[in-house]
Amino acid sequence: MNAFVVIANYRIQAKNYLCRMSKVRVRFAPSPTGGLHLGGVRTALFNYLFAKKNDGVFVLRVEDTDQTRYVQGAEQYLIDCLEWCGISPDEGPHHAGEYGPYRQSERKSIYREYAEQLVQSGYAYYAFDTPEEIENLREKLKAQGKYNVQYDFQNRLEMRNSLVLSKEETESLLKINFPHVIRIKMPRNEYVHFKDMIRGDIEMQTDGVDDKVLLKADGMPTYHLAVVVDDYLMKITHSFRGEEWLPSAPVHVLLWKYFGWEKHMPQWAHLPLILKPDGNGKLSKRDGERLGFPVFAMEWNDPANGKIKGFKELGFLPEAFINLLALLGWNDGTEQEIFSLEEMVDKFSMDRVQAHGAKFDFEKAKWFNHEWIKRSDTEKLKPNVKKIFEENNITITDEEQFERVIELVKDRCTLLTDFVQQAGFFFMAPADIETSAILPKWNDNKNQFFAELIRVYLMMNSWDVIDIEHAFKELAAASRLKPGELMLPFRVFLVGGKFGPGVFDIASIIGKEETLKRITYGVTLLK
RNA sequence: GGCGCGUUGGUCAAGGGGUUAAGACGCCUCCCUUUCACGGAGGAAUCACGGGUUCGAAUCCCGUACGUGCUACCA
Repeated sequence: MNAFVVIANYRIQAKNYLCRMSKVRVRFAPSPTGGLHLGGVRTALFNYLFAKKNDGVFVLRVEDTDQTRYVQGAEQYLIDCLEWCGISPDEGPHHAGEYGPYRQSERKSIYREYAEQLVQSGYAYYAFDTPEEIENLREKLKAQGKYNVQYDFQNRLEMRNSLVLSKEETESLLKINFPHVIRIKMPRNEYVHFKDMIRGDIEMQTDGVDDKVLLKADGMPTYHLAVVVDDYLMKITHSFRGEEWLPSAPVHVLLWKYFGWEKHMPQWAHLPLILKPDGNGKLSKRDGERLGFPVFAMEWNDPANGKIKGFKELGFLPEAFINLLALLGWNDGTEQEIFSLEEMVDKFSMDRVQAHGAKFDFEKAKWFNHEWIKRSDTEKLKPNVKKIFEENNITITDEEQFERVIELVKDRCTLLTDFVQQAGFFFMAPADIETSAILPKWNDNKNQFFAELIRVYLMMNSWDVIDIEHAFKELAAASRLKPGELMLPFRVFLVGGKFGPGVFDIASIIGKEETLKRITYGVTLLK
């Protein structure tokens, strides 16, 4: 009996173990600045969707090795964005995980060790060239009319590196800590094949790629080394990144081979780029300002440009934001366009991701948000609207009235911020009355009508929409005036302009007292 | 310049040898609404070009053009 239990347990454990070994682990490794805008968030989203779809783990590894470009607070900002979008990582800051540390700066010694291993096995070498010497090389190549100005098989033997220096020379330079980098020795005239989940088989010749620096003079790894070492050590099974990485993919594939880790190489997918809506090129940070739409998920405090508003601040719902981002380059093959995160996880598949870039269209983006606002129930909208009201000094006194208002106006709001204009007047008399809209057709008869209307309303017992409307129209008929001509002034008195839901609905919600107050005030403005 | 990737209306796109080439955004017209929206009905607008293969090509192949990316001790 005991033996049976033991065996059973053992089997369960073995099964779990196998499951874990084959579990999908998708890694998101945003750059300190590049990972923060639309393209970066979409990459994160696709990574997340794929991981969740396959019941796997979404790993965030923070890229902070580029000291010159690293922006303070970028890491926290990114985590905040992911959280707002509802796609927080399972592993990585701040949810740690068992393959940490997840910050590259904290993994410095690891990279050095692996880079040196590559030198030992002859796949990489120390290069002691100074920046000036490299600049000279470029100048020389340019002067020769060569367009391919790169440090590669054609000229590496003319430079100062461990391939040409004697072992003793190299060692003595290393001993005095002479500034140096470790470069990969790209083979000449070889073809590298790999499979991309979106593009299929890709073949590239090694000659086109230079001897990439793997370890920088400051001891930090470049992306090329880090991505391979980290993915291996963190047991990553799928590596998705932007299309801009395709040309250097052979370096990474070769590195997996040189380390002897080929069996563990993740599957690659190079995601299409998000392009500028007007001209050419990929969407960049500056485009938002220039074209009048956000390129960040949330407000980003840019060291160079100051605070830049994001989709969140503009009044986007996170559900709409990830929805529009996902549909930019992916669809499920049906006509459905509105997806919740859960639905996307359910329907996502990498082979329905486009292979080409997509121009960002802000109009369509707003449409997504409009749809989400319309579909969201009041409970969901309440906290968001409340926050925006607070920012605009609009105080809500009656919770029930607030709910009624949201229900009444949500169809006409594209952005959450539209609630201010569409619903603010319910809680606060309009500051500006657009008298110019009614002044041209204003006359004594109308003036009298409203004076009479105040009297009639004052005497009413009920304050129902139907009664308000009925009384209004009855009085209009008695005064031989067309209701249509009177409703516009009435509207403007109540809300301040030519917008908003039905006038009688508004009157009913704001109450009798407030309605009369606004009419009275409005009439005085026209005298 | 070299190399990679791509190309269906203005934009996002479905479609993968035979379709009247879906749908959405935007635009226009009308209806509804005595505001503005929502909603409803309709409209204009597309297979980059040239060669093949085939009875037949948006679809497969080749070229060209165009776009885009890379060509850093940036990612």
